Amino acid sequence: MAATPKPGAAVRGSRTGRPIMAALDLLGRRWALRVLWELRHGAQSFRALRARCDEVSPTVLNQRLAELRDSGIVAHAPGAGYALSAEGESLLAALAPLNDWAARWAAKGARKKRA
Amino acid sequence: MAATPKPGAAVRGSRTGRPIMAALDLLGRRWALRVLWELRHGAQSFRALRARCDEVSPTVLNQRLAELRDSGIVAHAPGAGYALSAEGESLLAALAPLNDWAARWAAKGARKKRA
DNA sequence: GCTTATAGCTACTGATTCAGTAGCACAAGG
DNA sequence: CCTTGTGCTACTGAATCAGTAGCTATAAGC
Repeated sequence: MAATPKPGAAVRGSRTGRPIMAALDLLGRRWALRVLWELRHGAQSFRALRARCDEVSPTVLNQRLAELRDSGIVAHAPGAGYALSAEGESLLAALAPLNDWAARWAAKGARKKRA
Repeated sequence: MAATPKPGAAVRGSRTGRPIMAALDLLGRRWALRVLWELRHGAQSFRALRARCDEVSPTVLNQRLAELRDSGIVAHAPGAGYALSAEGESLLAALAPLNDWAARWAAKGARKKRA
């Protein structure tokens, strides 16, 4: 299993250590952003989170949660389940412009009707 | 091979069709963002681009370029090589806040020195 | 104590995706 | 013809993901 991407170190897809590369490696892994997204609803248990994520396989969910915890983006309070840390909240905020871009992109794509 | 993620359709990691999910599927694929990033230097040939990307395997580079072209983010002018479209430029701009977040994240990680 | 239920997680198998190397077809220059 | 450069494909093996089953632990009910 690949190491949790860490700014300053080489990651999958780049050896420059640029923080953005580490972030993209971390967030680009399957379900990573989705988990983040679903956690905006507040703290929830492993199983509840899994249910929100289309019953993703626990293998992957556990892996993503471990990475996100390791990166200080998600916290696990025993009994209360998983929740975003302050860092996680600011990450969600930083993703907003990408969300906006995606919306504009979707609108254009609908007009062009690619393929 | 998986289809190019398209807003409005189910993608890897989500079936909601939310544009952000399609964008993340597209950009989360290995080397996708890196290619975008390296294209900010201006138009360049397939091989030049490949050299900038740590000699990524042409299989993957070609696949990512096809997806990005298919999504209207990258354009290929015969003779001039590959370049960002207007859409691609705005995507780069939308990624700036994530870049900032990553920088702050890296700074915190350095302080905490995880692991 | 025994059953039932929930939570968190691990094991195992098979599919998808990525990585790495080689090499093709085409065109320009000499 | 021979070399150089470009865009790309084929093929093989490795990493990652997906899907199902089930284990351990804690707590409630009886």
